[in-house]
Amino acid sequence: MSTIRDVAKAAKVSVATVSRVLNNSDKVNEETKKRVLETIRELDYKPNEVARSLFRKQSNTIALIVPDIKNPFFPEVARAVEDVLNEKEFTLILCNSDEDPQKEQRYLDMMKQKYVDGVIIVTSTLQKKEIEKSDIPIIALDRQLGNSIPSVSVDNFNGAREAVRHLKSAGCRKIAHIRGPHGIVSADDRSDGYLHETAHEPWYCDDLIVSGNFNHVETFEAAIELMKRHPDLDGIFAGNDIMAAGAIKAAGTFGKKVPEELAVIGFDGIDLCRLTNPEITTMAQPIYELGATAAKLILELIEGKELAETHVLFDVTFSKGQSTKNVR
Amino acid sequence: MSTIRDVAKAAKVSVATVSRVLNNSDKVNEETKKRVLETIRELDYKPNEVARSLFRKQSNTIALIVPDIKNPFFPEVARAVEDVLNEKEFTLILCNSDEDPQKEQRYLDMMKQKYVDGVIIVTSTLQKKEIEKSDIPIIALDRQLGNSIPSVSVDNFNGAREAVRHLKSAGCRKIAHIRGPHGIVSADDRSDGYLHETAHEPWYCDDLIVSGNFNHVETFEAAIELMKRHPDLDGIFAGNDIMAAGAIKAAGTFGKKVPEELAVIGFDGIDLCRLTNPEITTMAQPIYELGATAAKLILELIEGKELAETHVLFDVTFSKGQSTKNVR
DNA sequence: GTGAAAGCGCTAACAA
DNA sequence: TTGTTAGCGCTTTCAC
Repeated sequence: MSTIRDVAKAAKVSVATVSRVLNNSDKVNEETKKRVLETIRELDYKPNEVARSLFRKQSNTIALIVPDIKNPFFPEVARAVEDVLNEKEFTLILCNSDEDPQKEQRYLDMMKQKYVDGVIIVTSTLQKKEIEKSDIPIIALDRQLGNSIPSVSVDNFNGAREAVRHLKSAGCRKIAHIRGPHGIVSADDRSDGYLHETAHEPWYCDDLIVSGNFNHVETFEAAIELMKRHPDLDGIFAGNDIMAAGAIKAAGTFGKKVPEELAVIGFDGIDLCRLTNPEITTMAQPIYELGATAAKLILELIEGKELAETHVLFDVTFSKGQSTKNVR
Repeated sequence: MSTIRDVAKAAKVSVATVSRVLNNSDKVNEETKKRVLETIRELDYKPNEVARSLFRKQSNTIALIVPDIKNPFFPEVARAVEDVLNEKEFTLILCNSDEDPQKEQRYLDMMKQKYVDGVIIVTSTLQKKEIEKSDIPIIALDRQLGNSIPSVSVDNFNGAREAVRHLKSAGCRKIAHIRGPHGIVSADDRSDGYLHETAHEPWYCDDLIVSGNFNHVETFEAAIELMKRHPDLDGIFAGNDIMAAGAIKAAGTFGKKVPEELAVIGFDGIDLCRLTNPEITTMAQPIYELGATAAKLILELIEGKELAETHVLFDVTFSKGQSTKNVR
């Protein structure tokens, strides 16, 4: 690969001049500029981005740290982020943290060493302090992270409330909740939303909330247990779509018809919802938009702009499938 | 952030010495080494990876170029790759090509400019020539790419044959194929496998092969059409699991029971298969292993090793769900 | 408008 | 064993 020196030599100018046309500085004669451009093409010269990074102390790269890219929510986020970055000639580094604070911290350190310009992180575990001292632009995605760190997330609490209200208006008289892991803010908020709509109901009791841990295997067990304990159960609000799918399968196994005998509603709006039979009714997040917005914000932060809005909160929207009955 | 100079000054040694302990060269006194290590800790010094990259002409980074990370097959691949890289302190750059040769070429160029050490690519469109001239270690994943480029893939042809044979032995008497896009090697190979097992059958005719384009919407339409045209159809081999899910939904809509009246088998073995009702019978690829193997190979290539095997071919394994009947 | 030269932070000769 | 220095490829003062 040819360097800026080669171009300079071939074009009979100094490297400074080549650099100037590269960064299209105005102070360069049209004639020489043309000549330089010409030799650049001839030599198929591409500037060395690493050398540039070293000088500029930035790399046109941002990192996306997610718990696990296998969770179907995140690929769509990653896609959105990458699309936005790609337009600006930025590159995306992907990291899986497994919700492990140590891994998160390690990644954060690595990114700083590589002059990564900013990071978008999905975390509940990392301490705000750690992040704040890491002097690199950060956006919290999907889950807020204290007040000082800009975030992009959805209104989980009200989304959950709407889910429960839908079940009620579709005729459910006893509604359970299969929740995600404790300590994950979004799971906690959805659980709180459920409680807000049910705690005062005469039929409500604590063991209507069970843990499905955001996966379908544990959910299956939990749902079976739930149906055994509460033969009159006719509605389930699952904390995400994967768990909704698990609950629907459990209903099938247990012998309850969905949605006639048991209505199930999920949360997230991942593609899965339209692939199952029955399709899953869910509270859909604008997943792509979440990722795209986070990417735009981080780019603004990198450019040194003030954010117009430091905590962007999207609404979730009701998305009807066949796992709940129609509202009369 | 402190630099190697700061450490040198504070430890009262030269930068060379600091560099030596950093790269644990042996030629350094135990005493001074201890002292340097000490000040490194005190200053919380982390070497600047960009400067290192500039010198070494490598970045401890590899790129994974996939058509679209939203396709559920790829997150698992990406996870595997990242796991392997992470162990070696390598970083993963993720790129979405949309099967567009121009984007692929652009990414390849960008990666070279960033001293990315190697790339793992999933492509059918990129010309071998383009890749060969790009003097950067490359592994073709999921689809072979001529003989000169090392690859990691599965035996699609025989996997497809096995899928069809399973349908036959489960009692199917007329089997259709919903295929992936033409020009994508894996889709073509699976289609060939289907043909190999069916073309000689008395019931075979060309319009038993329809295109589902690897997505469930087109598949749904195609499957409905198929069932209309062939009322006696009792088996479908779908080119991937998404399409299998689409076919199963179509069967439900059309009023055919799965698997009693129509058996459906997919290909890939993504998580989706265990989330649907009925669960999808499929020919499962060792997805994680594919990614992990590709990552290991690219690392070997980067280290300058000869590959023991340039074309790694995994078998797919039959994974029983409920979308096909049991074999008597 | 153009060039010479310093320097981004690091590594690796080459000396001492 | 340790230090001095050139240089990785680029950008940007500062002169001219």
